[in-house]
Amino acid sequence: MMNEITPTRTTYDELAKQAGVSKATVSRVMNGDTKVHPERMAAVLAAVEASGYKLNRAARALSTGRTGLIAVVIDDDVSALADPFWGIVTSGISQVLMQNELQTLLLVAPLDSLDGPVAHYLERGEVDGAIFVQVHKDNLVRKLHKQGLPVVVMGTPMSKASSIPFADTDNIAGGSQATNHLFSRGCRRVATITGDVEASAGQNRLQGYKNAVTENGLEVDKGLIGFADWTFESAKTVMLRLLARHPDIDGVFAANDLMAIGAIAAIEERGKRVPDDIAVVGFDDSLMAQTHRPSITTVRQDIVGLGVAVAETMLAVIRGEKPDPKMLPTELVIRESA
Amino acid sequence: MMNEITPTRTTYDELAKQAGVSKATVSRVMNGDTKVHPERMAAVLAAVEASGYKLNRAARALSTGRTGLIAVVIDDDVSALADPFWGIVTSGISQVLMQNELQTLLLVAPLDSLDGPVAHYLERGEVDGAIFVQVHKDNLVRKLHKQGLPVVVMGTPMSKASSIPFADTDNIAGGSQATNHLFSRGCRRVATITGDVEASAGQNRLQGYKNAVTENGLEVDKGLIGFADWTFESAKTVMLRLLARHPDIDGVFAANDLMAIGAIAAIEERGKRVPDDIAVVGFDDSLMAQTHRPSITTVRQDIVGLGVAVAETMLAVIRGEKPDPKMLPTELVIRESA
DNA sequence: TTGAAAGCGATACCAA
DNA sequence: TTGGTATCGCTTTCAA
Repeated sequence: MMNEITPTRTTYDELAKQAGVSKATVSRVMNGDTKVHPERMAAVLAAVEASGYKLNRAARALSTGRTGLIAVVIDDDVSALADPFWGIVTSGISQVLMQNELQTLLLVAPLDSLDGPVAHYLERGEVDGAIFVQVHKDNLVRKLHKQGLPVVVMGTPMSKASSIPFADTDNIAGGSQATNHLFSRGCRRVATITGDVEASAGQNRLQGYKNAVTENGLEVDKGLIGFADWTFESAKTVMLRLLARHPDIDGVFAANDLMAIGAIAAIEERGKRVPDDIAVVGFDDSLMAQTHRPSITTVRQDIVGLGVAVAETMLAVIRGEKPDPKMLPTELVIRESA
Repeated sequence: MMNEITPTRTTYDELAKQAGVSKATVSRVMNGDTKVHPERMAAVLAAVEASGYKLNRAARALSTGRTGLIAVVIDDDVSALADPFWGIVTSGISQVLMQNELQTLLLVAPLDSLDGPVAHYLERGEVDGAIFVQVHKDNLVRKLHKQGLPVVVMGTPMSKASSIPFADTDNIAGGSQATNHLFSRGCRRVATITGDVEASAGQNRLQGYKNAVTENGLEVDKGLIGFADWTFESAKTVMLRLLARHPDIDGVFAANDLMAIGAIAAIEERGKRVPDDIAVVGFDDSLMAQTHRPSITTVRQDIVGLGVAVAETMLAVIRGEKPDPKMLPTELVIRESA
């Protein structure tokens, strides 16, 4: 019926005995209560030291209702983590949480229903907060938020008015940077290949493209927008179609690096050259952007920083604050493809 | 002092009242005890349904000493997760655990010391088990194992005799496959670029290379072994050095795809062609292997499967079994580079 | 500032 | 098979 790891676990009772104080005082010391007599405090600390005491978190959780756990929820199936983005973000989050004595509980599952297993788990109060990265439909997020669970979203909520705290890369600005770079190197017919526009990142990068087009005194031509889904294959297919319909395209902004590479594959398959005939810009500055030939001009985002920002937002929410959204800047990295 | 998510949480007491039975019976029903009268059982279940009851895991944890949490420990700093491998493995693990009502606690930190924060955390009994992926020094693992914490290692323990359960890709066989492929396509001077040989994967892939060399009736030439560390840059540097000393190299087995790409960069920089002058084989079958030009001939490993195997091994250990090590087969994927 | 004692919500023993 | 009850280890009133 008890924990088997240590044959006999030290408890407050024993510490109290050893230090000659009460359990209550031990608790006070353990929780940094300053109103404890220094000598008694020292005695308790000595007892802790001597016994190698380890706090039992389950007991504390039962008593306080707080678990010390923050869920990181990835709304997707297993394949999601194939994109290193999630791993990097998650470790950024984990790092910050750990420094604040919180642990990262990883939940990878499609959030389809309002009462799937993940939803139930989160509603049970088994975590002190939930960070959602990659949200498709945010009804679960809203529900939990309404129920009072501290919730933070990575990405920009689609429903503007929502009061749910979030942090995000400034994808709109990033999309503009990429597109403007193409214009400034002389492109006139600039197409874009979007990511999943159901996700805020996909939508906003597209918005950035549109903004840049109009800023350059042109009209947004819907024919130049190819909708894809972040994958190499989808981008290649879409690019082939764009080329067939608009042979005069001379620049492409792909919403991530993998799709930029897919676009390049299509372009070269049609016998054109990158960047001479068509310049291509990606997004992410992934490893692939560096190793591909031609290397990819791309928009770098600070992924670890994003994780950190999201985690810090969570900490603020837990402290009861109402943190402002954080937007992280992007940076254009010029290489060979544009 | 209480959980704030639901204003008033339903407890066994209330369920008992509603169902007209005792707390003890409620507990029995909740834990699937079959020796409960069907009618009472139905009554309890009805009460659960009606009240939207949610089990309080902290209370159970305090009472049973089990937390329902399994730690996945990645012995590295934040950058580790930049390699999608870890993310994929982790989600494979997470998937299996979730199906067994266990949650994944992610711990990303250098395991340098025997009493760093991670070590303390694990020793506290805050998890029911720990899965170590990527272990550099296994003294912490051994210590925890000795203390009775269920422990599983992903990878092959360096110290053979250890009784710690593990699962791994058969890296030795994979290394041989890659190397044999080079020989069978006519290469005579086959070099290798290793990963971190402090890690079992790096060591074993090298071993596979050596085995293949001798199987082909040749002597292992130490001059043909370039030690690198999984990165593009390290591989490129090492490859340049190998080429300078051994201009007759006509085949290279790189211990991962990224290094294969680094090697190709070096080879092409020296004005040679892949695969015509020098054939290159990688390992992992990552996205990059598919998108790179030339596309990379590589050894595919089942990464999700590895996560699943590791998680299932953990489940067995928790059940008190002594599971045999699992070795997952690899598969050669032939593309353009060799 | 300190201590005694009553919870927190489940489990599991012991009787019946 | 069932119920009563002690118990897990910590927190937090309430009095002193």
